[in-house]
Amino acid sequence: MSEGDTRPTNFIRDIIDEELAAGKHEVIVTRFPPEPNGYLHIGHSKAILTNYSIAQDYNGRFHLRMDDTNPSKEDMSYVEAIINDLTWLGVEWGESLFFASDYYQQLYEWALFLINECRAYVDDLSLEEMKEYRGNLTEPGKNSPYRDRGVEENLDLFAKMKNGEYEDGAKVLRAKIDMAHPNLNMRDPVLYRILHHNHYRTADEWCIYPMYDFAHGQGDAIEGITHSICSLEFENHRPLYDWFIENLPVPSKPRQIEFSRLNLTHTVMSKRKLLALVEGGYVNGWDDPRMPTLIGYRRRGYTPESIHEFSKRAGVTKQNQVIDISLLDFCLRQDLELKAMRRMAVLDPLKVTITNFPEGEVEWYEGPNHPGIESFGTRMVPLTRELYIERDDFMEDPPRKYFRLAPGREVRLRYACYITAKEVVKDEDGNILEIIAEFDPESRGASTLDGRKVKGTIHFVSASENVPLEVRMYDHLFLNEDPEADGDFIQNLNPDSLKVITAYGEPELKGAKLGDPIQFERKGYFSIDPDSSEEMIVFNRTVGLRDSWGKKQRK
RNA sequence: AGCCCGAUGGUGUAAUUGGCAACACAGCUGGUUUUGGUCCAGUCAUUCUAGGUUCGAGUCCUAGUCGGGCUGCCA
Repeated sequence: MSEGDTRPTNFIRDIIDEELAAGKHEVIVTRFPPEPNGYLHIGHSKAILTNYSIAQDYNGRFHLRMDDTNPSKEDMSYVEAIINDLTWLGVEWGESLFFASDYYQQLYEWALFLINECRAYVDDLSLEEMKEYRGNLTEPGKNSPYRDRGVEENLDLFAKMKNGEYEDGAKVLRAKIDMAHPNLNMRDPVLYRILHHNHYRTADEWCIYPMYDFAHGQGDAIEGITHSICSLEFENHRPLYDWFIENLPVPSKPRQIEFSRLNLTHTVMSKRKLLALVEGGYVNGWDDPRMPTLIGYRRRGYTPESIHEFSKRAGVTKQNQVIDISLLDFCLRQDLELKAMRRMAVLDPLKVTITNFPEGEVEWYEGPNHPGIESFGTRMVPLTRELYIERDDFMEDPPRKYFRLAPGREVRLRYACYITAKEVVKDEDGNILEIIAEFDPESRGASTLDGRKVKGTIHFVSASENVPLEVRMYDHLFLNEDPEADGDFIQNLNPDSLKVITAYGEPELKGAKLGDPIQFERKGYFSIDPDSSEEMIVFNRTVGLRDSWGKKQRK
């Protein structure tokens, strides 16, 4: 990010500024608390980056904490995947990698504390009974018959829960708050449940596990988190978050602040829906370049910088935001424009023969690797008698303002020379097979002394001096801006979201490496896919170039 | 229906805290150009509604309307 970049201002930073002015904090500490049960997506990156950028800008600390309180869903492989994604994003947490499971003992002791304070009790109600007793949105709940057990009995029962004397679901530990509270989260929430399940870190050490609400805020307090920044759906949990902080002897008093999640047009974001895409075989796994997962974007050739910029531009508020995916495209192009080496590749080849060009000869022309950045250097591009141009760069009967090749018309072959179309070769069905052309020997180097204007410049690849490529062309996964506008998002899947084509690239492409951003001139930004092999280089289209001509044509 | 939250162009975010509604994306026009790219210029709003306070309201007050979240032993 450049030096001139201004720091974002938002309501959370305003709060921090006020608290800092009032001398409330010495350092600002934020955190990202994923549950290791799935892959991170672009929505998470907003949470990651707003937390991280605040820690950075205030010279504070950023913690990564695995919120692993549910052994039935979590797994070490997800921990590793999350760490990889954050590392790729360029986020650093130093020594501050924590696990909620590291706090199990402390949390257990705090549960005992609440029991001793008569603020927690063991409840024998079944799942169904608890639901009944809870009441609903409009009606208050009623007290469990087990609510008034004595401290000693509760201590004894809770110890037995911990010792594995009961089956899953037989009993829970609940906070004693208020069964008539208008906020359902305050109606004696469950603190601990019995789960005879091996935990990926603590193995069989525990058979009772704390609930999110009982673990999260206390974890924050243990780590000295000053601002526990999370998404809007936890808003109703804040009174409970605060209740624990007030009623437990915790070492610090973190503050939870909620902001709205990020949504993107033409995209689904929930873990459930993403999983349905993977399991239904609609995409080729979590790292499919069409997925909004970080692992998918990385494979597709997105840069971490573009995601930082996007996240910054999205902003932080409490309004429900649905951001136009074109903003992400913009951030990507803006970054790639400055980083990508320029190369030529023909994606939909049409053969051209230059009749006055000597057979079997190869002329090499020098072209800059970037039109505006000299330090990128140059590379040599071969011109031969037979070559390929893009099929839509020739029209037999061109409309107004078509600047490309047409019968009798002259265009510039980028970096090489001017050619004029002389003849069109067709098959019996009228399909164009080949263009017969002539070049102007005086135009070698792609300009002439007479200074005549050639409006069109097209790219080309030699028919003999080239490298074949497999190119995967991606489009929106969903047709509608809102994939669920007409109901089921699966019905809205774009059947053309992936098109695999065979293309020809200039020889220099043989040297391309995984991760190199490349622009196929006039076509878009591309990057090598890990599926590439000795036999075939595979490219993903990261994003197309802006295309004002194509846009005009489609109308 | 109860509780909580939100409402500024097509989209997202601003507005010195009561003083000419700004920036960006998208769209549209034009200019430059060996990428129909990049770059540059122009254009695009009765601040959800109705009342009120005030010299002056996006901002304050009142009443409504619309949208989102919450009834897991998930996070």
